[in-house]
Amino acid sequence: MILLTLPDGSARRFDGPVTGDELARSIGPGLAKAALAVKVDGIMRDLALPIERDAKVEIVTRTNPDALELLRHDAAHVLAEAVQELFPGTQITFGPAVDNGFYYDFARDEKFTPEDFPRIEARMKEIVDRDEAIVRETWTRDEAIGYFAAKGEAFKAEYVGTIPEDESISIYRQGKFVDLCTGPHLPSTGKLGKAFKLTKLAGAYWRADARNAQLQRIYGTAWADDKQLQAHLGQIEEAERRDHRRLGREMELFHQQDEAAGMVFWHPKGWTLFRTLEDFLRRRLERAGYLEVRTPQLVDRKLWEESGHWEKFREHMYIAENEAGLRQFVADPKERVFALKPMNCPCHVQIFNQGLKSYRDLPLRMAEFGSCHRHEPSGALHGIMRVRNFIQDDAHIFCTEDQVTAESIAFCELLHGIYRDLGFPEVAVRFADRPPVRAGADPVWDRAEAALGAAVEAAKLPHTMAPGEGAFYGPKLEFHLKDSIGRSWQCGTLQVDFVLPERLDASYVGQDGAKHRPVMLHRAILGSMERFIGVLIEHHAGKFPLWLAPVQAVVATIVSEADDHARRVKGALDDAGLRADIDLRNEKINYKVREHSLAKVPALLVVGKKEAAQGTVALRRLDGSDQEVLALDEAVTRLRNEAAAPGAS
RNA sequence: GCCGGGUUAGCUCAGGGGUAGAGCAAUCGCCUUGUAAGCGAUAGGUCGUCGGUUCAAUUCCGACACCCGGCACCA
Repeated sequence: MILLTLPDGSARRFDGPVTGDELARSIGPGLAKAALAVKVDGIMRDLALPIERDAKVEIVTRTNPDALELLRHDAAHVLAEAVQELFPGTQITFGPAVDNGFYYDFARDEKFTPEDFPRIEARMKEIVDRDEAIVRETWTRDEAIGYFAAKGEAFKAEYVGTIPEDESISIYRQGKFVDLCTGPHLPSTGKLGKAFKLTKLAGAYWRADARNAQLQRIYGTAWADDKQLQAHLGQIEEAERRDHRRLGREMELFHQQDEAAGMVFWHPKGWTLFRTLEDFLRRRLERAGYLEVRTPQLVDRKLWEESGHWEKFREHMYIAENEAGLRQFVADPKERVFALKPMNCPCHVQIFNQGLKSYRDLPLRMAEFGSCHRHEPSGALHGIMRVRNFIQDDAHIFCTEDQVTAESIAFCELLHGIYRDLGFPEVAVRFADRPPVRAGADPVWDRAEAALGAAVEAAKLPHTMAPGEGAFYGPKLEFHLKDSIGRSWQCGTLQVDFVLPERLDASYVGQDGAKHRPVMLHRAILGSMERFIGVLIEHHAGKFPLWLAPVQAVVATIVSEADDHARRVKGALDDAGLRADIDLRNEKINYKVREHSLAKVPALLVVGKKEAAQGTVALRRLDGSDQEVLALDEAVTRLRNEAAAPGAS
């Protein structure tokens, strides 16, 4: 006797094991037709598999959000089937569901091109129309190796070889297509529907390792229905419209050029934005008890050797030296040479090491808007989001081991407050623990992970684990914020470091009069200023809140008779500390409104004959709402109040 | 760094072995204008760089640089 409980709380009894399909049919023929899979105690399973125990069950139909992963995974299989039919000799490898879609990695000597997509999509739709049954089979490992090897599927055979011998292997078959897969899958290809589209072609390494063969990856997006697909394609267009590289140019914020690949030329408006953000942050840091410092760009290799960077990150560092020095270095690499700093921490330890520190000096919070250079691989560069020279909102907290938890909690509060004020209320936290290659002994890592773990518990932060993703010197928290169109960006970080103070011999005199090692907390909130500004641009689609906008207001005249009044208005805005421009050009007001709207100026103060006569302004906001005529003083006061940085009062 | 695609006017893009095209922007002139594009004229290019094939290359081939999409990387 088996008791199955449905989501509405009702229960059904069966005499023996029952498949998801049978369960659905027992509820109703409509549901049976719509059923894609069944969730048994929260785990998605094939409809055809028998349910053998009492369980909470739910029939999954395509309206269920969880169905998407299933559809996408099947879309990947249908893609592989179509490709093997159209391009015989192509080897299959892996093809999972991913965010918004799926991909499949193929091995084939000839190259796919995007021109192949329409043909492949057409064949995929044919396979959907064929409505091939998708059947799960269980094979032994050796059967699977034999089958794939005989078929010339070297990658599959190799993979199956890595599975433990005694494990049985599930195989899914649809038509003539056979793939190794844990499932679950749809009952037949017809259930996939046709709301999918192939999107991208890319190289990808076999088993994600750059030392392995490179495969050809075809990406696609798949949805429950055409409406969802169209909505997604619209979202992609929206993301393109928000692209910070496009808006950066259009809004005259910055540019980049070949002669300084991966670096940023900040234009006056972009630099205004940069400084506004920096000043906002600086005030917050001061209030939170940080002391700002400034350290050299160019530091002797000796320091990087002591810190461990030279050994570990040498190839990402820029060497800089005058010619004589470089000649010496080339002749004898042991010669003295300078390197541009890739991080600020070793320099901060140098400041800490000046003079004797007492336990009374701790915690010592040392902040720097530090310019760092890192030679990022050429393929990694992306606008101002991933650059080779960037400014970190960096700080290091030197503290005792006992203070780690309290300092971590205080940092998390500071960070969340700043994100909130910058318009990012949603933050996800990841705990990254020890990586395979690391500095420091395991007992040290045990203590560091325990301390950070205690902090994250005490701060009551929901978080997920990221095993093996910590920094080489210590575990870290990563803070990911969600933007206005749902994308996630890693910005903040908090890292516990017992290693660097040791390597650079930092110490303080404790209450007991003996020398002790401080712990270092490395922390950043925005991460890279450049990257964060990129995120801000895309988050706001360039329409910054008044306090951040590089040009906050433009005074625009309708007729030249209003020029004098316009100059008075501009003067009043200047006096109020607002960043204002004036537009006296001989153009129609329609033209001016359009131009400043496209430039995303938040406030437009229009003045014509009437306003000049009455000493008023017509205030027009960027979104076109609340157009109103106000006394000059009132308009200025309103804008000034709104332009204050969040939390400034 | 790897795979694929790309680089033509300030921007968006068309073209194509025989002296290079559009729209927008720019400049000049007319228009004094009421909340998202007034009208007219003018100017603007080593077709990414270097090399090869050719009577002739911006066009075909190769190398390099950079950009785009992924992958790998991200202290």
